Amino acid sequence: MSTIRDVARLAGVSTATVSRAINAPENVSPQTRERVAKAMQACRYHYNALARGFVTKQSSTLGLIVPSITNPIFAESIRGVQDYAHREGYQVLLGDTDYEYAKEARLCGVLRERQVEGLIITTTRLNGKALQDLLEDRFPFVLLYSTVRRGPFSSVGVDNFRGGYTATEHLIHLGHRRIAMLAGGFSFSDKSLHRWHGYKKCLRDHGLRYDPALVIQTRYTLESGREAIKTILSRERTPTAVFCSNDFMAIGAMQGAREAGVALPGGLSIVGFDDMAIASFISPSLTTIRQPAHEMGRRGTEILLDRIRKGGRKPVHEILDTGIVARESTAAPIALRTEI
Amino acid sequence: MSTIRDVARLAGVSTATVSRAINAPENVSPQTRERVAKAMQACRYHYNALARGFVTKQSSTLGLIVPSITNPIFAESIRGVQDYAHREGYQVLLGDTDYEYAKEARLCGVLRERQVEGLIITTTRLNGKALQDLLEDRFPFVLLYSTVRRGPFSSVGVDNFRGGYTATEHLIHLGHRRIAMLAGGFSFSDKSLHRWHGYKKCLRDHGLRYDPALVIQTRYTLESGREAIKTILSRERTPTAVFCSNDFMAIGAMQGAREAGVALPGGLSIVGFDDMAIASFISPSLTTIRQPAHEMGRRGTEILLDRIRKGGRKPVHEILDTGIVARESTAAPIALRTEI
DNA sequence: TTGTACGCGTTATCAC
DNA sequence: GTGATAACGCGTACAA
Repeated sequence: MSTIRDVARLAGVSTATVSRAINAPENVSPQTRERVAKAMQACRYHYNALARGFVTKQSSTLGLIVPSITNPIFAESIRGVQDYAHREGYQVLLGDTDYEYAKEARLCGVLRERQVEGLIITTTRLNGKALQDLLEDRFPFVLLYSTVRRGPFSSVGVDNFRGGYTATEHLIHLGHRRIAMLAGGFSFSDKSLHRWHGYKKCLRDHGLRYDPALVIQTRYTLESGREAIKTILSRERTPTAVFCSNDFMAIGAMQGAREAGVALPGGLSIVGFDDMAIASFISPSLTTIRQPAHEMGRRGTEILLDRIRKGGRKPVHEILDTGIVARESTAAPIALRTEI
Repeated sequence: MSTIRDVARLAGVSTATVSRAINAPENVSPQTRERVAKAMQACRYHYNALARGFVTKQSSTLGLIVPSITNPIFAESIRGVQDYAHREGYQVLLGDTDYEYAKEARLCGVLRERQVEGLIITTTRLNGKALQDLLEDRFPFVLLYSTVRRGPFSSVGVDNFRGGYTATEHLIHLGHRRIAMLAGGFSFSDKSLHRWHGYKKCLRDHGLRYDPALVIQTRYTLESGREAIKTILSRERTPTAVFCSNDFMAIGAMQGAREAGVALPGGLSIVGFDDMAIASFISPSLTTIRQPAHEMGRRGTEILLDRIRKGGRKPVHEILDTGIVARESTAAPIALRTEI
């Protein structure tokens, strides 16, 4: 690979002039500019952005850590991050944690060694050492999807408590009294914990008893949703509705219910969380809590870049709007309907 | 940020020793090793992998270019790439093309400036200048998802012709005679073109006339699938089955058919392509051609890394197995069934 | 407008 | 086992 030195020699100018011709052409006379351009072609010269970063001390790279890229909701966020980052001349180093804190911590380290200028994290452990270290080193980072409203971490998230509350309320208004919840494990998802709190609070506000037998903590996958709902449906007093901590679980629960011979939505109403694109394309279409995934990624990147460029220590907390999208997977429970 | 120089000064050793303590501890005496470790802690020293790459001339970074990260099939491939790459000490710089060649070409340039050691590309233009340039510069890269069996490009793909043929044959065996196809635009997807050839050939082999009015080229999205099938269903002689170039289109077509009042699968059998995870969780579950997406990414990375490390110019072509997964979205056409 | 010379953080080479 | 030092490719004072 040729370097600016080769180009300089060939064009009969100094390396400084070549550098200028690339980064500030207006400071180079048209003739030399032309000569340099020709020489670059002749050398098949390729600019080395890493070398530049080495001297300017800017890697122009961001690190992005998500639980699982195969979940479309995170894929959307990634696009939000990339769209903004690319526009600002940044590239993105991406890593998955599979909801495992160990992987998250390892990734933080690896990406920092790679000199990313900042980190965007959907964390699995809000009070882990990984984030604490970043803070102590004053390393710029911002959290996604969290409900944090204060504290030292910058974050862009949604009100997960409210989301859980709204989902449950929707079911109660439809006439449901026994409402189950498939929750993401609290050990790796504070989001799920907050949604569960919202669910519990809503039950209480409406004079309904909270029944732990109706709540299962499990993984955020299609398979888990299917198995969990079967477990619940096989117990004594079955629910007429279920609130799921994400759309994968909800779609899994749909399938599980079908396999258990339960009619949808008559036999079981299902609410998801995320509103991934496919939710409106399945049958019955999925009632769910919408999250602005793309916007979350975009806005998080904006905040991070701001912090990187302008400095400053004051954490930013931003809560984006969610809302319920009522579709076909929820309806009044059968008992109630037949009374009409 | 402190450097090995700071550490060296603090530990009272040379930078060379610090470097050795990090990269080859066995060549450093236990005592000095200990002193260096202490000094690193005191400095809050963080290793700079970029600086190392600068001197070793290895970025330990790969570039990955996909059409759309929000398609789970590509997300799976990305995981395949990352899983292998990370294990080998490589990080991955990721970019989306949205099936636009201009973005693909731009990404090739940007990533090369970032000194990625190789590129993994799901291309939108097999004979474009972007790939040609890579070849002329002898820059290591490998294609994913392509059907190329020879030529100068290394690739890991599937037999798209065969996939299209198999899908069509499955429908014919069920008794279908009028089979439509929703194809990804040939201008940005050679894969789709090959699948279409397979579809046509299968029709011919079974004595069925190819009807251009039954083929629509469109985008690889849920919305496109829905609209396209509605267009086809609104025409005079409607098909009893449709083969879709990916699962998004197929699921979109399902929804479009439902909205058009067509029963599934009785009124319309649907075959997809990809077998994304959700395909077996919807109702009716989707008959589709399975692609080993994760394996494709993994294997492509393996080939690329091999090329990077061992050198060599001979292109590798690998075709992975596909296969049809028959589920509920396909059945005998109604006319035929009533004859029974 | 152009050139010279230095520095960025690390590794590799060669002495000792 | 350890140290001194020259690279790596580029940007940037500063001088011309």
